[in-house]
Amino acid sequence: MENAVESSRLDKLRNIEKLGVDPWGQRFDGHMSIQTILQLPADLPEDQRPGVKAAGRIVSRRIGGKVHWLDLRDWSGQLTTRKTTSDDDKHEASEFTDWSSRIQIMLGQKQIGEIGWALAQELDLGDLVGIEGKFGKTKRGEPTIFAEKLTFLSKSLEPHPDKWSGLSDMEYRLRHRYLDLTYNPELLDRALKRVKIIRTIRSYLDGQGFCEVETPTLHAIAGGAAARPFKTHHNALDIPLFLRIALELHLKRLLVGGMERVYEIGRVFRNEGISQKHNPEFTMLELYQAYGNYESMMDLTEGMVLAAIDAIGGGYQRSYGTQAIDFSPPWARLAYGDAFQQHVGISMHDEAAVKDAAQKTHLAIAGKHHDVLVHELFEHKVEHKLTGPVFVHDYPAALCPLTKRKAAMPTLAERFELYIHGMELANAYTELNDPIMQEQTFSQQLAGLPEEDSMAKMDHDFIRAQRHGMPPAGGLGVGIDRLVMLLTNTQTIRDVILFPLLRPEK
RNA sequence: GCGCUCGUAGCUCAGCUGGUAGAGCACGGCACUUUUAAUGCUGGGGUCUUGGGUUCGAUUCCCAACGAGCGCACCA
Repeated sequence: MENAVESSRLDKLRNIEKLGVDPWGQRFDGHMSIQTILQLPADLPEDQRPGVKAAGRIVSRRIGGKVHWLDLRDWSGQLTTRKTTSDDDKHEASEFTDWSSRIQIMLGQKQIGEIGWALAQELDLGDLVGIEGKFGKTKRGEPTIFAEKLTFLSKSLEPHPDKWSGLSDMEYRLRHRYLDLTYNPELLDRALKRVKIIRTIRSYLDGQGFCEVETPTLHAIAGGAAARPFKTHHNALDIPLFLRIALELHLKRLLVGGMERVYEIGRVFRNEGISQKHNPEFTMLELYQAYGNYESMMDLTEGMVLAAIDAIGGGYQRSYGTQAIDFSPPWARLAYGDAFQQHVGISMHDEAAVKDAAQKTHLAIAGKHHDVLVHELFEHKVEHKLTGPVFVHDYPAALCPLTKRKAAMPTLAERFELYIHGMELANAYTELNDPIMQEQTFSQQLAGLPEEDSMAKMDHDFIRAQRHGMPPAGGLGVGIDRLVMLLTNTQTIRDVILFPLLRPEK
């Protein structure tokens, strides 16, 4: 399907070829970043102007008879902080770093040469070009490269978005992420902050003596979490396989193997709904520390997140949407039972009262385990009030088949979740390392739950590993995407994942 | 999975209780060597997401499908 814009661009492509010029460009060495050029002295007399060489995308164009003005963009910015000009009233404007730089180019018929001038006639918005010339200011005071040579680096055959309105249609943005990155600078800023956050987590953990490992993505049994897996098939072995839903069970095998501090940052896959907080594939950090427990994990989590905040800047007082979140340490620690008592008004151990409250909240109660009801109430009445950051610890034991029980109170498990802005950001246990008990919890399905929805999936291979002696350990899981959302004030997971899942077109 | 809303030019958007569509930018032509949302004149560009229905007539009303956004549910 060709429209007028596209056919005109194809014509121009042919014209460039006729001039003997490669419209797709070649290696282009020795150019300077636009940011560097903009810092050169611009007020020198004409005969002393420094020679410069730049490369980038044409994002704006103003054409006179014998002079063309271009705006050239590259990604060398990061010196300027801007405010979003969001038309969305729900969220406050937030600051972001503009990683792009723009510089004006003057192409004059006399100065650019015959072929250069012919090429200039074939330029379109979106083309990539290299410019060599002198840097100075125009009469109006605009920093400008006065071009002496124009090098074609790549033709754009598709029209680019409106230079003033840019891109706003969400679907269009997601299906043309490359344009979104070019024309919505906040997105690029988030993507680069994400890189920084992950890099910081790695160096923080490495500094604590952890080592990063890679474990299989294809699992025979998708365990370690309660989620439906994606199913696939291996042809040569003719066996069904699942994409992993967690990293847990392989990392714990490494504990048995004597790797005392391990972590993995990797993709996991859950065949469930899509929402602003859920993408079918997302990035998890899991780590295990031999001879630690869930309290060691609290300290570690706090230190790691604070290091990430230090890396991207902006301080410990941060905003998320219209809400303020104070990350200043130490973060609150709140027992699950206390949080429950406080917001539901009854004891989580009072079975009759829990049943009663569940009924009043219109929860289906038939055949459900007491702990399941407790947690459903927790999710309805407590979770959204946990602005945090707060470590909620000591969970109902039946919900935690991979967790060690509290010695003094075996109905509770040594587990915490870190809540920030009502979101579960991290989940940690004192790991269950008793293989006999592990076998029991794997085989005890909670009433009313299909096995595929259960965290308790029997995995004999894992139990056999544990039977060889797994050290007592603390373990932690962190949803990296949600962490990036919180730290970059992003309301939807689709804006911290560069290519979130979409239904294919047509 | 359920509910609400949306789908009009390459992009951003108008389009009144139903009479087969407009603007800005982008694109083509003419003029201009100091413009910067350049300007002036001018031209081309649309299966109004798709398929049915109601109607003399549907972009508009109804039904369905497809795609998307938001909310709810699921995610023990």
